[in-house]
Amino acid sequence: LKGGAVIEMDVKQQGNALIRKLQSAMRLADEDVARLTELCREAAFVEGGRDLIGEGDATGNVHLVLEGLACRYKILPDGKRSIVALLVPGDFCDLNIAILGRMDHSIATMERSLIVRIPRHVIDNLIEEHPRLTRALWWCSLVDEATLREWLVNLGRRPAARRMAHFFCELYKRLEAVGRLEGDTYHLPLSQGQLADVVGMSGVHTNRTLQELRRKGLVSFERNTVSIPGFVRLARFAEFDPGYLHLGEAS
Amino acid sequence: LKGGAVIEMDVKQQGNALIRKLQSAMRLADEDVARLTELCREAAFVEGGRDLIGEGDATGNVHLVLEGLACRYKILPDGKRSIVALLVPGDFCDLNIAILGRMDHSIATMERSLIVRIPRHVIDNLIEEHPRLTRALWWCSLVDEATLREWLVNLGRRPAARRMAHFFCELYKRLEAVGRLEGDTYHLPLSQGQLADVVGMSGVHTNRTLQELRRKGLVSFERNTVSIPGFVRLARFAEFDPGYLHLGEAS
DNA sequence: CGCTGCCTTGACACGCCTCAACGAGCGTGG
DNA sequence: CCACGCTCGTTGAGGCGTGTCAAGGCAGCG
Repeated sequence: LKGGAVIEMDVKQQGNALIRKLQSAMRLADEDVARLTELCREAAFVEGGRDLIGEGDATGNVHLVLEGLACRYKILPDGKRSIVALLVPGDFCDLNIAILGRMDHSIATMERSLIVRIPRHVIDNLIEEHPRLTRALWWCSLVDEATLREWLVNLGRRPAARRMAHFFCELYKRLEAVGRLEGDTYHLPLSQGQLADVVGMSGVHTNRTLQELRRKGLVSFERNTVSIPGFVRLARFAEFDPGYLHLGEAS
Repeated sequence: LKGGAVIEMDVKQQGNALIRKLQSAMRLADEDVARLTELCREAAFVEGGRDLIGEGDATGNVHLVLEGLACRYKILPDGKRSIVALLVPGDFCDLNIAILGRMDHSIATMERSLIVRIPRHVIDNLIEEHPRLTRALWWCSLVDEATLREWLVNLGRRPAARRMAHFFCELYKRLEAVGRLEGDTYHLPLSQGQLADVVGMSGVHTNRTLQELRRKGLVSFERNTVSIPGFVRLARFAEFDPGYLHLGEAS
């Protein structure tokens, strides 16, 4: 009774996440919006903590997050884990696989998420027939790339507190762009250990850094909720410049 | 007398770098090869240490390295610099700008380099009319993205010596793919300070790490030349797995 | 009720950074 | 031709930022 209707609602709201992100940066023709909506029709829920696709896989499906949270990650020989991207609603998981043919990393859900599975041939057809949409998808992967560059700078050249603050700022802006902010707060279903793998520090030091940021009144992260009392202040502390996200500008 | 002929030779050899890279991963139709060769016709030398394009620029030209070396970099407010990518022959500098519209980082040459400048409208036209080539260019930017992910893991989870060794391995494989290796040696026009900005360490520690790697007989870097007496041994030490470069496989 | 994650705290070690000084190579100008 | 100044590589000393190890508390859950 309830399940079906809720899913329908979410899907509807969802077509939004991707389209909304794209529209914040470019104008989309009505028929393109329709085509994107059509793409998102077959969505399904996936439990948290499941692998959507693993390193080495070569199956042809492309995944898109409509609701929830997922991450890209790699595991090192010594068992250390590195989370190299967070995927929020509107983000493609693996456009890679449609073009590169094989995954060089894995993707897992962090919580129960609504995921679209797009057959590879649909993407192939899209590239063949719809240059405007191809461009839009390419835009998505270039924004991902820009985000990676910023993470690299973050990891290489910023001290722990600033690095973590920068991460919270980025997520704030990305969630804002797809309407997933709740006031000055957002939902982030990560343990401290997982957060550690995102910002490249040990679990212990992640804990201490979080305390430091809370003590300074910049940001708090408790019970899977991030609270940012003053975004501008946090952004200044983090030296955060949202330009690399390419949101809210004309193409 | 000599200059012109040399340039001609290089350009010819050059069309190679991009095409060779692509062909290592996919089959190209003859007409696509011809089109790519045509793209590379107007190449020019640029001195070392020059910015090809700066952060915030929105001019429409896309650059391609045919010969030489360039890098992507960002400067932080406190003056620290982070080099987020090295561009070897066959690499595009800023496909970004054709799709995203604005640069979120800068690009500079590291030595005298042969650079192709492709007007934006040529790229636009290509996306509109030639899906196979569009796919090839997209492939390039996805490989760049995969490389960034690996750099992120490198920076976040590997100790200094292994990190640097991993970097030398990557460059070895990339240069091999475009035929720029000289035996077990390759040319790398970087100062230790610039190398430090690549691997995210201080100049002093870069120096000490280089000494350690040399002492162990794994790799040496002197007078702009990297020598790798045994690649397999170095790769094992670095935990290097070239899969993420997506060279030498079928698409 | 006892398990099992997860968060938290303390103590300690070490990797890496910073500051500082010196030497080698090299182009420049006297 | 040599003196100078520059950049770059090298080395030493000292400090601090983070990692590691270990133990205890708390909540959720079977």
